[in-house]
Amino acid sequence: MADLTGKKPHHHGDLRAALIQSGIEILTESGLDALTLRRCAARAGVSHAAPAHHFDGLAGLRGAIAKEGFDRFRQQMLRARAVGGQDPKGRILSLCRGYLEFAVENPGLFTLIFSCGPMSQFEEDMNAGSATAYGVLRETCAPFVPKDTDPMVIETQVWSLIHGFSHLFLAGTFGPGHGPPDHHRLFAPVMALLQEIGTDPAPK
Amino acid sequence: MADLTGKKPHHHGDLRAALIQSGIEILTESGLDALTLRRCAARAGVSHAAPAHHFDGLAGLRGAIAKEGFDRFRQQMLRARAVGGQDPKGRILSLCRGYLEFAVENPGLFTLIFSCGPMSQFEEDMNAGSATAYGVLRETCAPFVPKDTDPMVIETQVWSLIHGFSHLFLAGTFGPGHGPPDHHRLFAPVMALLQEIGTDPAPK
DNA sequence: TCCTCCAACTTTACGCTGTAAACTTTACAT
DNA sequence: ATGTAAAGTTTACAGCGTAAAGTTGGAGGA
Repeated sequence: MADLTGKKPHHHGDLRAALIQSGIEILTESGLDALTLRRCAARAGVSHAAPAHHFDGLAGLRGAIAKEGFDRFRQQMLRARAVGGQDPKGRILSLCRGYLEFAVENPGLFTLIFSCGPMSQFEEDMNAGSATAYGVLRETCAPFVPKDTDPMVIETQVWSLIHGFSHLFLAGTFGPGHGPPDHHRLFAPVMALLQEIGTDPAPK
Repeated sequence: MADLTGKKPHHHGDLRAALIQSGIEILTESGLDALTLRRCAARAGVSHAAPAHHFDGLAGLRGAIAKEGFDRFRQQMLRARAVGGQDPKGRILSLCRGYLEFAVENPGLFTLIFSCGPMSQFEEDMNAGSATAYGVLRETCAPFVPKDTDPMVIETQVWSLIHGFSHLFLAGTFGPGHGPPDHHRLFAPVMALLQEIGTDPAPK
C-alpha cells in the first residue's frame, strides 16, 4: 500500500531534506570548502555514513544542494523581474540586479550551482514556459530581439554579461577597488550595455 | 657571498619551480580536484612535506600555480591580439577568441586563476603598460570608447561578456547542445555583441 | 683544514575526509 | 509471527593537510 502520510518509513522524519538544508546552512556560514558529508550528517544529527542511503556520495549531495539552490535562484529571478514593472528595460535590468544580488548574498551556493554541469539537469524542459529560469531569461530578452536574429544570441549575450560580471566580482578579480557591493558602481557597466542593446528595441 | 650560479644550496636544483610545473601537469591531466600537495611532491620526486619549505601550505602552492598560469594566460592574450591585425574589431575579436581558447584548453588552470582573488596580486602595477593583462584589455578596447564615457565601463563590459561566456561554457551550463567547441556557434554571440559595440566606434 | 651553523629535506604522527563493509534496528507485507 | 528490506550505526581503511622532530649536506668563519 502506498504511504499516504508522506513520511519516511524509519527513524528520521525526512533525512534527505534535512541533509540538503544542513548543507545550505554550512555553505552560507562557512563557504564551499566546509561542505563535507560528515559535517552535514553531524548537523542533521545522524552518523557520518547515513547520507549514503540518500545520495550518491559527496558528488550526489552537492548535486542535490545545487538543484535546491538553483530553485531558489530561479524564484528570486521571477520576483526580481516582477518588481521591474512592464517596461522591457526595467524588467531586464531588475533581472540582472537580482542575478548579481543572489551571487553576492549566496556566494557559496552560487559557485556550487555553476560548477555542477548543465542547467538542463535542474529543469526538465527548458522550453516549458515562464516558470523555468531559462524561460524567464528568454521572455525578458524577447523585446530586445530584432527581426532576423536568433533569440538565443541575445539571451546568451545578456546571460554571459551578467554572469561574467557576477563571477568576476564574486571572485574578487576586479580587486578591492570595486568592492564592497556599491550598487551604483556595480550596475553602471551592466546598465550601459543594456542601453546599447535597448537602443533599437523591436516591439513584439 | 651571493649565489652567482642561481642554484639552490641543497639537494634539488629548483624544487619550487619543479613543484609548480608538476602542479600544472596534474591540473591538465586530472583536473582541479587532483591538485594536492602530496601528489605534486611525489611527481617532483620529493617527500610530501618538502613543499612546506617553499609555499605556505596548499593555498600557497595554488596561488603560485595561479600566478604562473596567469602569466601564460597573459602571454596568450598578447599573441592572440597580435594575430588580429590592426583593425580594432579584428583585434578585440581575436582577443576574445584567445580568452575562450585558453579556458577550453586549460580548464583546470583557468578555474584556478579566477578563484584566487584579485588580479592585482598577479600584476604589480595594472597601469604599467601594454605588457599587463589589463593593459592589453584596456588598449584593445580603447577604440570603442566614445567620448564622455569612462573607459572602464567598456572594458568591464567586454571582460564580463567573454568571461561569462567562457565560464558558462566551461561549466557546461549551456548543456550538451552547445558543445563540443564548435567555433562557429561558439563565437556567434560574442561577435554579435561586438558588432553592437562597434557600430559607432570613436577613432582615437 | 676543521668546525659550526642552517637551510633543505625526510620521517613520524595526528585529526579530518570520503568510502565501503558488516551489523543493528525498525516498519511493513504476508 | 515471521521474513524482508530500508534506514541508520559502527568499524575500518586509504588519502589528505599540517605540524614537529630528526637527518643531511654544503657554505662560511676560525
